Amino acid sequence: MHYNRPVFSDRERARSYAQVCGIAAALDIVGERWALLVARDLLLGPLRFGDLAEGLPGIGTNTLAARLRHLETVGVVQRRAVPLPERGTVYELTPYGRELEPILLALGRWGTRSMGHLPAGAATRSRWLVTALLAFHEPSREVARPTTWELRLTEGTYTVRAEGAQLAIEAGPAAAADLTVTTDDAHFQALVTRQLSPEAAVATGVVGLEGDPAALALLVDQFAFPVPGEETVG
Amino acid sequence: MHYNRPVFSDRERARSYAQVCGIAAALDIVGERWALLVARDLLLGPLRFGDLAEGLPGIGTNTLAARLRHLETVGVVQRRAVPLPERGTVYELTPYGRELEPILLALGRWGTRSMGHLPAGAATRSRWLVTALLAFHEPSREVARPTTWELRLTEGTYTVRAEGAQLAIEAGPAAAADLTVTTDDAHFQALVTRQLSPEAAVATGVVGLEGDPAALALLVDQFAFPVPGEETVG
DNA sequence: CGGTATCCGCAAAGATACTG
DNA sequence: CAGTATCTTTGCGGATACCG
Repeated sequence: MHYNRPVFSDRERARSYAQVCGIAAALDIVGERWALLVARDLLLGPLRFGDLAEGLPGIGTNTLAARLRHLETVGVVQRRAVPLPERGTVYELTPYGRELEPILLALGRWGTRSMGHLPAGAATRSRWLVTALLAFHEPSREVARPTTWELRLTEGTYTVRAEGAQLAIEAGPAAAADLTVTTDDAHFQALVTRQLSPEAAVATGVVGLEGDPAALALLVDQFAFPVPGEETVG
Repeated sequence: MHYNRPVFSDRERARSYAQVCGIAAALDIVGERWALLVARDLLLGPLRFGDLAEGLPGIGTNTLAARLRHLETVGVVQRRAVPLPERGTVYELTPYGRELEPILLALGRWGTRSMGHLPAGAATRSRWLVTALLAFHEPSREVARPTTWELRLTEGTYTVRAEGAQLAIEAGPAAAADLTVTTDDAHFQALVTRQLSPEAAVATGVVGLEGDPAALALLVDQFAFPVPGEETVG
C-alpha cells in the first residue's frame, strides 16, 4: 500500500493540534465538524455530492465541498468519475478511509446510549438505520449458510449479506436475494429492536416479504440492539 | 449503572447535529475541538485543570473550562475534590467516559499513519508516549507472571503492569516494581520502536535501571509499534 | 494555584444566491 | 446537478485582568 504525503495548506497547518500523538494526528484529519459524518455516509458505498448534502442536513454546500477537498487531500476520500450513461462524479472511501469503519461503529455504539438528548424533530435517514445494523451485528449469531436479504426502506434499497460470522451491507438492490423485505424505516427499526415480532409484522401487513419468509427471523436474529431505556446516558 | 439525562444548553442544542444516529450523537458529545484530547489525557488518571491546560498547548483556559463543563454535563468527565493535604479539584473520566478508551486507542493507531504531516516543532508529552504504549500493546505477548515496571520519563513517572495478556498503565510511581526505568522520552521511544536495543541502551548509559535488568527486554517485547516509514499515510 | 470574565481578531460554519 | 461566491454569524485562540 502506498499513499501520498498530503500537503497541508497554511490554513490546515494553523488549525493542526501539532502534537506528536496518533490521536491528535487523527483529529487533525477527521476532527473537523462534519468530517466523520461524511465518512459514515460513505460506509455503505459511493455517493454523489448531492446525496451527501441531502444526508447531512444543515451542512451547506460550501462546507461540504471544503470537507471533501480536505478529506481527499489527506487520503480518506477519493473522487471517481462515473461512466455513461449516468455521468458525474461520486465520492468514496479510500482503503485508508475504510479503516475508519470499526472506529465509527464503536463510536456509534457508544453514542447510542446518549441519544436521549436528541430534539423531537431530529433527522432520520434509511442509511443511518442500515449503518446501525453493521454496528450492532452480533458475529456469534453465525448463519448456517450464506444468506442475502434485500431491504427496501423509505429512502432506498440495501443489500445485506451474511456468511458465517461475517456481515456485509451495501447500497443498492441484491443480485439474488433469499428474501426481499419491503417496509418503512420506523417499522424496520421496530423489527430489529425486537419491539415488533416478525410474525406480527407480516400478519399486519406492515412488512412485505418476497422470497423465503423464514429468513426474516434469521435476519432479525443477526443483530443485538440495546434494549431502549436500559443503560442510557442522557 | 445510572446516569443523569444531560440538559443541553441552547448553544449546545444549536450545534447539535440532531440526527437519529449513534455516531452523530457521539459527536454531539465529544465532537467539539479539544474534547477527545481532554479524554485522552485523562486515560492515565485524574488531572488538575492546570495539568490539563499544560497538556493541551494552545487551548486557552476559557475554552478548556467550557469543554470540561460540557463533558461533565454529558457524563463523560466528573470533578472530584482532592482531600488534604493536597487540596484542590481534579477531573477524571466517568465509567461512561472510560469506555472511550478502546475507541481512542484505535483512532490513535489509525492516526499514527498520518503523523507525517506534523510540523517540526510539534509538541511532545510523556503522557502521550505512555498512552501510545496502551495503543500498541500486543496481547499475544503474554507475560509468564505478573510484572510491574516504573517508568521515570521526562515529565513524570508512570506505572506499567502486565498480567497475562492484560496491560494496565497509570500515572504515578509503582508500589513495588520489578524494574524501574529512568530515561528521557526520546530514548524511551527509541527503545519501544526498536530503534535502540535494550543492551545498547544500558551499555551507553542513556537508560538507567533499578531492579531486574532482564525485565527491560520483556517490557519492550510487550509492544508492537509500527515500523517508521512503513505503511505511512502522509 | 485554580480557575472565571472579558475583549479582540480571525477563521470556520451557516445561509443563500448564483453559475457552468 | 455540482458546486462557487458572498455575506453573516459564531466559535476559537490569545491576552489580560480578576477572584477565592
